[in-house]
Order: sequence, then C-alpha cells, then structure tokens
Amino acid sequence: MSTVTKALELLNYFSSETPELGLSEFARAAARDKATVYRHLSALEKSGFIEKNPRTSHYRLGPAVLPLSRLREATVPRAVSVKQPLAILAQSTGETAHASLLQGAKLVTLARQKSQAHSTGVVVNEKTLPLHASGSGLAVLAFSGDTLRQQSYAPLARFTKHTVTTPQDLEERLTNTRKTGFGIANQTFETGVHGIGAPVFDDSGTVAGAIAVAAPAYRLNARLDHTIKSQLIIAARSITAHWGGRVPTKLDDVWDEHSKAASEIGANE
Amino acid sequence: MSTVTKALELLNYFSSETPELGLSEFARAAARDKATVYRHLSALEKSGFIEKNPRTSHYRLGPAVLPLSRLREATVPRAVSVKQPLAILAQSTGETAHASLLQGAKLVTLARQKSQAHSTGVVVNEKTLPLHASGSGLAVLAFSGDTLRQQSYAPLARFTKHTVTTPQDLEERLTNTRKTGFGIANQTFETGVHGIGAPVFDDSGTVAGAIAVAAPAYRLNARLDHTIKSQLIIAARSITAHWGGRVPTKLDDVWDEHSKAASEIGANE
DNA sequence: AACTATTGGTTCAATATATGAACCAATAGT
DNA sequence: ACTATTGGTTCATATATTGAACCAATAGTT
Repeated sequence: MSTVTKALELLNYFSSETPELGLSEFARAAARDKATVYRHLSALEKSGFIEKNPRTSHYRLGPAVLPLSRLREATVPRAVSVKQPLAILAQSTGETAHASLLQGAKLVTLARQKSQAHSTGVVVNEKTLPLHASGSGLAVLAFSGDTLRQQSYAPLARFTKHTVTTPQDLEERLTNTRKTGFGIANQTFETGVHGIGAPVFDDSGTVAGAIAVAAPAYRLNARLDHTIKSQLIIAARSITAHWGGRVPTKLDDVWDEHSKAASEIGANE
Repeated sequence: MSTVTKALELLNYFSSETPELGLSEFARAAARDKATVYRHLSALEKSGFIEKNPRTSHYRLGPAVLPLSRLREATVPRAVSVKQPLAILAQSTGETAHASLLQGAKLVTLARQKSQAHSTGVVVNEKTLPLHASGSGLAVLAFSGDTLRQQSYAPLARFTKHTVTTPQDLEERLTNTRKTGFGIANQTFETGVHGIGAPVFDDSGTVAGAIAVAAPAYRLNARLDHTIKSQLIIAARSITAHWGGRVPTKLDDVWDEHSKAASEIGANE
C-alpha cells in the first residue's frame, strides 16, 4: 500500500459520530505507529484536508474539501440531477427517499428527502449504508462485479435479528434482487424500517450508486409497495440517464414486467 | 516535501477551465517525472479522489470528495452560515455578493449571490481570487500574518492596467485597507469591475476568508459605496460570529467609525 | 503509406523517503 | 505524589519512491 493511500485512508475515520480525533485515537484506529500517523496527519493538514480544532487540538476535516466538492459537482453533476427525482419520489410515496453513491466498497449518502405526508417517518442518519443489509446495498451488490461482492462478504455484521449474515443467504437475496429488480431490506438494518432500493448506473458502465425508499414496516402494504417500486423505476431510470449511464437490458426487462403487472392491478381495482 | 503532499498537490491542477487532465499534462504542469505522477494519480484514484473519464481516459475529480465535503460542513458549518448574510448583502446593495475561504495562499469561492436589481451585473467565475488584486484578497492580506503576505509577494500578476504589481504599492494598499477596514479593488482584477471586500475571522483567531461586493465601476457612486460598506460590516460581523471568530478590536473600531460617519451623512440628507 | 511525435503505462537499479522504537515534556486522573 | 495518557520529536534502519529508459498504441504529418 502506498504512503499516499495510507494517509488518505485516515480520512475515513471521520464520521458524523466522531468528527474529531486525536493523534493517539487515529493511531489506535488505523493500527499504525503514532509517528507514522503523525506525519500523515501533518501532510494532510498542510494540504488543508484536515485542520486542528484550535481548542481541543484534535484533528477534523479541513476546508480544502469544499472547493474540490464544488468542482467535482461542476465537472460531473451528481447531486444536482438527483434532487428532483428524489423530491418526486418522496412526495409520491409519502416516505423518506435516499440517494447514495458507491465509493470503493462503501455506500455513502449523496442526498435525502423526507416526506411531509406523515408525522412519523424514517430518519436516515449520515452513516454509510451496509451493502448486505440495506435496500440500496443489495441493489448495488446484485448488479456489480464479483470483486465488490467478495469484498462485502468479509464480515457480515448483524444489525437486527433479520440481518442476513451468511454468504449463502446473501447470495440468495442477491439472486432475488436480480429477479425482481429491487433490493429489499425488511428490517435487516434497523428494526421497524423496511427499505426498498434500486441501482443507478453511470458512464463507467457499472453501478454508481442507488436510490431507496424507507418506510416504517407497519405502514408497508401491497399498495404502498407497488407505489414505491413504480416510482423507484422512474427515478432510477431518470438518474441513470442523467449520470450518463445505461440500465442493463435484463434489469430493464424486469422493470418493464413490473410496470405491466402494475397496470393489470390497476385494471382490477 | 512528503510524497503525500506532492500527490495531493496534483489536485490543484484541476479547475473549472480544465476539469480533466491527461497523464502527460499533469507531469508537465507539475514538472515531475511521468512515472511519479502516474503512481500518485493511481493512489488518488484508488482512494476515489480522482477517477478516469471512461471515454477520454483522462483524469478528473472523483466522488470521494462529496461525502467529505458534506461531513466537513456538518462538522464546521461555513457555507450554511454564509448563505443568509450573503443574500441580504446582494439584495440590499443590488450588486453581486461573494464569499471566499482562505486556503493556504489561495482564496477559493465558498458561495456567491447575484442580485436581480439590475439587468447588468458582475459575473463571478469560479477561479481563485488573486490576493493582491481583489477586494477580498486585500481584506485578507491586510489582516493576516506576515507569512501569507510574503508568499503573496512572489509574482504580482498583472490583470489590468490598474493592477498593483510592486510590493511597495501593495503594502500601501494594505495600510489603507487596515485604515478604512475595506479592501478596495477598483478595476485591478477585471476592467470595469469595482470590488469592495471585508475580512471574516474564525475560531482559529486568524482571517479565515472574506466577503465582497462587486459592482460595475460606472455604477459606483458615493451613495452605493456607502451602502455596500455598511452592509459589508453587518455581514462580516455576522459571519465572523457564526464561524466562532472575533473581529480584531482595531478593525472593530474602524468599522464603528464608518457607521458613525454614515449616520452623519444620513442626517445631512 | 511510411514517418514522426505523442499518448498512457511499465520496468528496475539507485537512493531518497518513510518507518517505528525509544524518548520527550505536558496534562489529566487517581 | 504517583501514574497513565496525551501530542510531538529523534535517528538509525529498512523500505517505498524515484526517474531514465523502454514499451505498445494512437494521432498528426508529409
């Protein structure tokens, strides 16, 4: 592993729960020598990627990331093209909509949108989504290469009593995801929360992220399930197009099936 | 210079004008060996800080900067506390308002707000502001340490025929900035554009950035000048407070002077 | 169609750079 | 007053970084 990679890896230890870390904490977390970590942190600080909290003398993210993020968004617009579909998704389903970006083996939040329809709703926090236990994660895994899938096997963390924790079970869910076109996380990440996710593709020709709708499990009936899935298809297709990607033919067909089924149900009502 | 610093420095070669660069371009720009640059770029790519455009195989900023920027803003809110004062600034002056962040020896755009008052207005592009030739830059330089001032001397680039290009002239302007509490850039950066800037401080106890109003030179009369300065004082104080900083006592007094003078003028009208 | 210049990427010996154990001084906790 | 922790530094050792030379593949010229 190159020095640069090791240094940049340190940035991953920041999170909304621990936005600041001391030198020793870093060294412990990264399991590296204190002197090494110190030099890496100093280098990052010099470049403005981190800075020291003048009061605690702990390290926190620095201002340099802001202009980079602006420029990235100007170069490759992601957040901006997600905004509208996400708003529609939240509004039409009456639930919380969420868009995430695949980052190496992590699924990070890009944007989210709470609906005003109900007084109770799912609150999404800023943590990265688990690939094996969230609707978005399953959607991404199911349509990504083997490399990512193998990485995600490593330790299948348990979040609730419904979390899948064996590679076999996971593989089964992924097969199901490919068959239905949706990643289903029925209380596998958080008890009481039912998540449904769909993959989004970009110009690299691979999965780039996912969108999902999270609803309180008790509110999810057949009708809502249908609404969510139909709206997810629309949103996923729109975002994929904006990101310069193409929905794989197979998935496209599966989603078409769903739309047809939906219209039949509509006819029966 | 550490390897990490050298690698991160490469990110500075991205700009809104050149959002993508090839390997050879990078090597030329950074004046370093191609092999070295290649490894640095590969390391950055591995961490998601850059990615290759699948079509051109050139490098561009990667998705990793987005979540970092979100987290930075969640940890140390900057953009969010600038938004409202900037909007008020633009509205009350009828001109373009701009907020920037001091990043090493660079002044990068944090946010901007165009006013709707006039059909013509100053368009601010995304480039970094020159320290010696912009209102914001002078404001920052005047209230920052010697280290930064010396760095900024290096090559005083000429932008217009009014640009100051000698250290002596610059020092004179800085003295004036300290005396009046405002950085004045009358067509020193762009012909026809008159910029007025004020410094903003944060919890580090030093200048952290600046806000400025840019107006077409022909529109700037005594009255508008007064309005802009008065509003800048309000905005700069508000933002400084939100950023956890304190306006230096001397500057505070100077600004108080201006307010008093303003009320006198008001009385004469 | 042959020539030339340029591109992104790779190799390997030379060496400059990163590493970590031991060591500070300064707080914080007991 | 003692102990454990903190952020930070030193220096010989080892290892990762460096760059000249070298690819194969396009792109531009003649």
